[in-house]
Amino acid sequence: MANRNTVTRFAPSPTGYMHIGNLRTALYSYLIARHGGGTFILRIEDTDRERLVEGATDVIIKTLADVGLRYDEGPGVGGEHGPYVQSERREIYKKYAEELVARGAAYYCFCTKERLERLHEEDENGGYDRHCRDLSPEEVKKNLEAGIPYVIRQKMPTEGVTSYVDEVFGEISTENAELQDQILLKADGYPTYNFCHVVDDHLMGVTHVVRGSEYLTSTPKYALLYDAFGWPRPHYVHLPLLMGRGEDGTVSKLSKRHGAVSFQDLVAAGYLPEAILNYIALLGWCPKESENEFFTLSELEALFTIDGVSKSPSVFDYEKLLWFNGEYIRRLPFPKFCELATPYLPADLPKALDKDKLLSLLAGRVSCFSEIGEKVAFFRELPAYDVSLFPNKKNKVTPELAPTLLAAAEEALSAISVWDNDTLFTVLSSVAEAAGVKSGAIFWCVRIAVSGKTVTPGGATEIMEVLGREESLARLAAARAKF
RNA sequence: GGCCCGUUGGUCAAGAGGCUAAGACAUCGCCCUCUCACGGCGAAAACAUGGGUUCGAUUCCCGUACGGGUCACCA
Repeated sequence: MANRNTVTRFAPSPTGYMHIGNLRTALYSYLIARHGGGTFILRIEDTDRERLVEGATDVIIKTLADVGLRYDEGPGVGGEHGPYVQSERREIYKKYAEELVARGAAYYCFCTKERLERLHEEDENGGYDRHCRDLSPEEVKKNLEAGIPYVIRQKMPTEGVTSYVDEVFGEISTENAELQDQILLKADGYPTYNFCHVVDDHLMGVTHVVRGSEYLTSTPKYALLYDAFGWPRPHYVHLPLLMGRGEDGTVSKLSKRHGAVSFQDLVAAGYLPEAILNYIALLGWCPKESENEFFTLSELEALFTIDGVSKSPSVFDYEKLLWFNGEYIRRLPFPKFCELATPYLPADLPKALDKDKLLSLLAGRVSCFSEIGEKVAFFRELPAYDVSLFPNKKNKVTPELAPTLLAAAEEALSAISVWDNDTLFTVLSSVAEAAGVKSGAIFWCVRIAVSGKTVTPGGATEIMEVLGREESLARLAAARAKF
């Protein structure tokens, strides 16, 4: 049973997809909780009403389920600190915002958006001029009664320094003069992230706030909020960002222009959830024993500690993900491989074709399921190819030798009726012997003849076995006719 | 631009004052092999820079450069 000594949360806003950087944050947050036998909470931060996306929460829940990140409290599973969707907690935020005003740590602001825009035009780096900070209680009361729209702003100290200790980055200090009187409660009555996450984290008993390092510099403002309420500050765990490399070689926050960056895009592209999870676990964290790179979720739960988290951002490397994926695919039990690979086979493969044998050739040669279509295309239809493919130095095949070998192979193969790999191998080997060439020479020519390619999933005889007698012989004859 | 953070091979990274500076991906070579892949062996490849501190700095401190983040009624 989960304890509450360590309580973490994953608090995404429902955008409609799960960014891989977000997924890693969820993973680390989960691992920190689980490592201590603690509680992991899912909370949906949907306070931006203009960016609401239908069904987005389901995507988040499904993704977490797909990778095995089970949460103890949250939408769908409940808990004692709910509701876990911020839009359902509006009265709570309003109450606490007003309490902050009463405590003198926040104030009503009646400035219009037009005024703020004008301010920004006059001085781009100026920020809000605190126009309403010192309104008299009478003025506030009058405006409120007149129904003038308002926001509630946090009253920042104007001098001194605020600092906190981050578990990854160490002490972070900020001059209070740098801090803006940020908005806590918007005019539409919804709170801003800056406010509600603090209220929720406190109310939900979150002990470790785990999030991306883009929050590193705004955290002093949040710490001040805890102080104003008289609440104990949580531990902060900021994570290094995940970067992508652009075509021009520059790196920046991983985004769509870097390729598939959402979990579901990656899965759709043929990556296994376990491989994705394993790979991203290692982006920004390294176990004490750093030789092994393969970890299951439960192994990670046992191993993960915050001091293994790195400070510097890491570049997402699709090559290495592909390698991990290949490793995971190769470790799949064959039936499982078939189940996952079959949807990627072209729908219009010849009926006679032995799909099981084809899949057995593919298993072990596939790093990503999306490669399958291209790899097996020649089974469906022989691609156009040129006789210049035949000459090959390593196998000692000359332009003159090729047609001779093809003719010999065709003759020998049309004489047999048993059509399995062993028989084909034996027959072709003896053809090679009779012709006085190394066996590689004949296999090389036959492979090209039946596939139109020099690189195929499986050897020449394996391909022919799958292709079947009739089609194989037809392709052999066609090849011979090219000369 | 102000503020904050970071900087070990192309990439992920170990290292936590004294090491021939791990390992993995990618690259290249050799072997295995009916091609490719897998597997095995091997090669090339790094402590951004200038000052300190120290008997000794990749490791500690300061500056510089470069990179990133952040400055919303978005989260």
